[in-house]
Amino acid sequence: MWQSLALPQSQLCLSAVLKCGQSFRWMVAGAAPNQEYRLCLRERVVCLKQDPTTLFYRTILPDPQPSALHWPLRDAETLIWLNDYFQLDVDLQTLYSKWAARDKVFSSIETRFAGIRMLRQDPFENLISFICSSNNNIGRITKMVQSLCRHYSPSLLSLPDPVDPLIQVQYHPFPPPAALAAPEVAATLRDLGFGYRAKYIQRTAKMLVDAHGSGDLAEKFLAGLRNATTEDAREELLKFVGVGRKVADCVLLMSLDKKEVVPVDTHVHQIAIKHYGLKGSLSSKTSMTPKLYEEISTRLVAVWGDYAGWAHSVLFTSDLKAFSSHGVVATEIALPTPPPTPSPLKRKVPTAEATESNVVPASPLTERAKRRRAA
DNA sequence: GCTAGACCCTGC
DNA sequence: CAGGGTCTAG
Repeated sequence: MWQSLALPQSQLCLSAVLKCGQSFRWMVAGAAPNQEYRLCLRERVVCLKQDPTTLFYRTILPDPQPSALHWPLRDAETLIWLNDYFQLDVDLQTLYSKWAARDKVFSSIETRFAGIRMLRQDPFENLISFICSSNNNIGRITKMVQSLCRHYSPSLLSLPDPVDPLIQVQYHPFPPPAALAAPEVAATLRDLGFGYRAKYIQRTAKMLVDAHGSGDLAEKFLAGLRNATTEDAREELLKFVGVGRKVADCVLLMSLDKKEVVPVDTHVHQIAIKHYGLKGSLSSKTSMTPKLYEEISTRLVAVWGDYAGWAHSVLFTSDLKAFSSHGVVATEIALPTPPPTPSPLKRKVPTAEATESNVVPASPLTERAKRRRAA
């Protein structure tokens, strides 16, 4: 049943990575120390748990169960998925060392927050989840995403709750774009408590379906952005509704392989002010202008290097309390390379118009869309 | 281009 | 009254 994979917690800490606001769909089962995590994929549920040296995984499939002979294959598929999802070919120890060498703030928390790595998520799920994240908290985002799955994706299978085996828990995959594109979805989501984000989700799903059909081409398109440059992929994401710079950057980092991207939210802003000498106030909220966003993001990339987005995730997950409780004083960081930022680099004007594969037809451009296209 | 307000809902 | 922002109007 359970398979094992040698993997120290310094390479992956499930409790820190799975419930810190990267993915909002992992179910936690069991008590604190040795708990189990479950995620429902399109055709299987993946279960995980770990001890200090080993990652344990098992696959659960809907009925009818495959014959005993097929289980090794199913587990092999799950292992392939694990390597991809957790990006296990990336050595986290090496990255931590590099960040620590470049950054005093980082070196002071290095050992206390090991095993925090970037997941490689499904782009559509990632996009919709982070449209939900605007002006919101992790608890509610989690409820919203689960509600979305419950209402718009049929249950794949059900399992007894490990805590109370008398209760059956349903496992739903994340719904595809076509399931969310119908106009009435907006009203339903609003009733479900999504607030003003309801229409963003429906409209974004509809844009994808209109442009790529109701098959899996829409998801293929999003996944295809992994091969685009960061700038081009960001430009595509910003065309969707409810997607601003921060949400776009989260998707770039968490599902489109743009490891250097540092999303800037209020929390990161506070970290930047407190520990990296960025301007702003710790008490009063200074508004996040596009210019300030760019400054913060660029600065942090200069500090952390090409895996800056991953480093950002470690600090974000660590939480500010960890810093203050250990007397790490805010200091100016000696930058390895003083951010030369030679005044706004001449942004290359998009010479080629949108290509066949990425153009979103119909739906007259809103003022905002025109603006964004022009930029 | 850049700055305010509004926006759904929940927890402190 | 702010929370992992974005949209729309001036």
